Amino acid sequence: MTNIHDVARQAGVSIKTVSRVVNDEPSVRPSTKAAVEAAIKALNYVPSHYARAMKTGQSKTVAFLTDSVVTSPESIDIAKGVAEAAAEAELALFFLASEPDKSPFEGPNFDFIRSAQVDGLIFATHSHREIEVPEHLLELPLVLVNCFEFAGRVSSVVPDDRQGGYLAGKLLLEQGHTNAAFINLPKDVVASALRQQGLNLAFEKAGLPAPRCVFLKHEADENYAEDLAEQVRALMAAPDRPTALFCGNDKTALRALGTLQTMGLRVPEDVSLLGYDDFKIIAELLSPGLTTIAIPYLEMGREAISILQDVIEKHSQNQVRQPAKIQIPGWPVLRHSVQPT
Amino acid sequence: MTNIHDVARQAGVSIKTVSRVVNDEPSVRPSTKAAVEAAIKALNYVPSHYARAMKTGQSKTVAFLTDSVVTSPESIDIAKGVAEAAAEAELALFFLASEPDKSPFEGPNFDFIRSAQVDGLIFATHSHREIEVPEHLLELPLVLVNCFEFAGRVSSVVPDDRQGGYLAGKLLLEQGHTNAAFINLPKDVVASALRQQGLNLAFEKAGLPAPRCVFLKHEADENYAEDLAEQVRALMAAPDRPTALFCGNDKTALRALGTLQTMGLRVPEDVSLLGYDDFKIIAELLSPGLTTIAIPYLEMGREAISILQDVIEKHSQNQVRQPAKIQIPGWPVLRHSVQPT
DNA sequence: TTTGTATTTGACAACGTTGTCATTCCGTAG
DNA sequence: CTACGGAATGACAACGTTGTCAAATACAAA
Repeated sequence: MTNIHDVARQAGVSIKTVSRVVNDEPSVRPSTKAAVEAAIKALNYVPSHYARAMKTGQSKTVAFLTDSVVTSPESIDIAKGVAEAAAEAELALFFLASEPDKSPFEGPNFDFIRSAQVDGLIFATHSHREIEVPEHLLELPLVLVNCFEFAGRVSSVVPDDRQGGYLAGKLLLEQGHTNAAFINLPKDVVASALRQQGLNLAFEKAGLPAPRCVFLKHEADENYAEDLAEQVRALMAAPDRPTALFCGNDKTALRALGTLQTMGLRVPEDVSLLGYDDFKIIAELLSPGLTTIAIPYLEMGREAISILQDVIEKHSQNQVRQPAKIQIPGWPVLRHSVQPT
Repeated sequence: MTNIHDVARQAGVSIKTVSRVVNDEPSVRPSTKAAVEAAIKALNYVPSHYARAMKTGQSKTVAFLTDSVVTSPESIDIAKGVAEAAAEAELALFFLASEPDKSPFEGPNFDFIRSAQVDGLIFATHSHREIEVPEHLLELPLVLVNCFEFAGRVSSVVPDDRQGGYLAGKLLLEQGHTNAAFINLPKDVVASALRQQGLNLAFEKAGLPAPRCVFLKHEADENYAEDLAEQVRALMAAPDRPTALFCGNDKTALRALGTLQTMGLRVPEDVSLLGYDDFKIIAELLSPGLTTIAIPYLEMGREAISILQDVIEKHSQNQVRQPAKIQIPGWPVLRHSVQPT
């Protein structure tokens, strides 16, 4: 590898001048600047990341850490967004593996973070949930994605599930579904209550009573599928049968569709079906295509880098950026499973 | 951050001795070793990755690069496998974003790879296919995952689609399906011919003629869904109706199931259905659960790191590791969509 | 004791940068 | 033509480690 000395020799200047050109410092005569740039090009010189990091103490490096269980394939867009934004910000990105059944913040990972003098850390989960951040991490610039801590000591970027619920409500009402039902995620899931609030708000604003809402069992529960089918059947057998079903996620919607079909009910002719997640492989596969609310994973990832840069800057000035919980809005994806009454 | 000098002072030895202890070099008296280790612990010392990399020229770092389009959510297991294995091998892993519509090997990424003195590079695609590797990358230790180049200049780790096809054939025959049909991926997809070969081999070994095989259109094709339904209908309307359908992937199987249902045919009572991919979200969702052939993404990722370590070692000794195409076997995942005739 | 030898330890340079500060250069005013 | 001032450039140390080689120490044999 050619180094700064080679370039200096080739250009007939000192290494410091090369350094100045590389770092775009002012007060370099245009002619010498040109000469140096020519030498850089000729020798195909790239400055050493390591030497720089060592000298400046700034590694321009960020580490990305996820919990191990991937629930939705779309959630890898968080990583994509982070990677894209990091590249644009000229930050290198370390990808760390978290061992299953172990805190991702302990052990080798943390040693590495210190060893590599990582400027900041992004921790992402695959489901929107609350987590606990160990004390020793608070010293490092940290941004959480798709998760948060109640103590509010750390900035986090999460989907705006309340807004998502509201969008769902608005969408249903626009199509005339004043009598809808919400097949919600289990009660202890963070998104559950938020989406219900948003949904109810939309109905309230329209002067309507909140739609009825049932809660599913966890997917891990062995009676999950059976319970879901039962709930759908019960709702559709009720005297005031809803004209639309809003499901807690697209997977649920797909299962609900199956149950509806066995009942001889057609979507969207007999009942409209609205999902959540924009889990494309399911949503696009169904016929009719599933209308759903998208979770802005890519945008969350990008925003995380943006916030993290802020935190890092403040941190390097011995200040603290006021932690905040940033909610990124989703959007409706219109396919064909929701139709006017 | 505490450095080696702090530790040396605390332990009352020279920095070189600390270095020796840290690197587990022999000929350090047990008593001094203990003293140094105590100091390290007391000061919470972690050696600087950068200083080391700079001094030794070995960064102990690997970069991971993917094409941007994620086709199957399971394929992110490649990244998981790579990350896990890298961590076990004490290699740091850089995650690089590839800009869509651009060669992932050009521009900032490549400069970074050189700047960070990355020891090696892993490039993974989300679909099994052939790629072209630019000349300038051949100097760097490189391993391809889920893709390969015909020239054979680079080691690659790919799924063994031929073996997968064979497994499918064996599975079908074991259940008595001597009359099966293969709804294969489009002809120009790499996996297509391989799986067909494997399937035919299994039948040949049983002294049976090769199952009939039809080829789908590409998913991007606007007539894809229609064409698929048509093919399924044609197969099932033929005079010697097959007792089992083997589909090119689980997504196809799901669509085929839909068509079968509209024809009033039940799975597996009237016809068995076999998928490919073990795309869990689909395969587990269906009732009956979809029997399918799993693609060993996680294992491929792990193997890639193992090969890469080899390539790096040879490279550092100015040798070249004989490039090889390593095929990782998949396995059948038995659910309930294939039953005896 | 003395010597010889093997083991253990340390001083110092070097890796490739950037920061500090001194020096040189150039143009302009006196 | 000289003196001055600001702009441009360079010499050198330093970041935290490891490699090289020399020095010190320990231990056994004479």
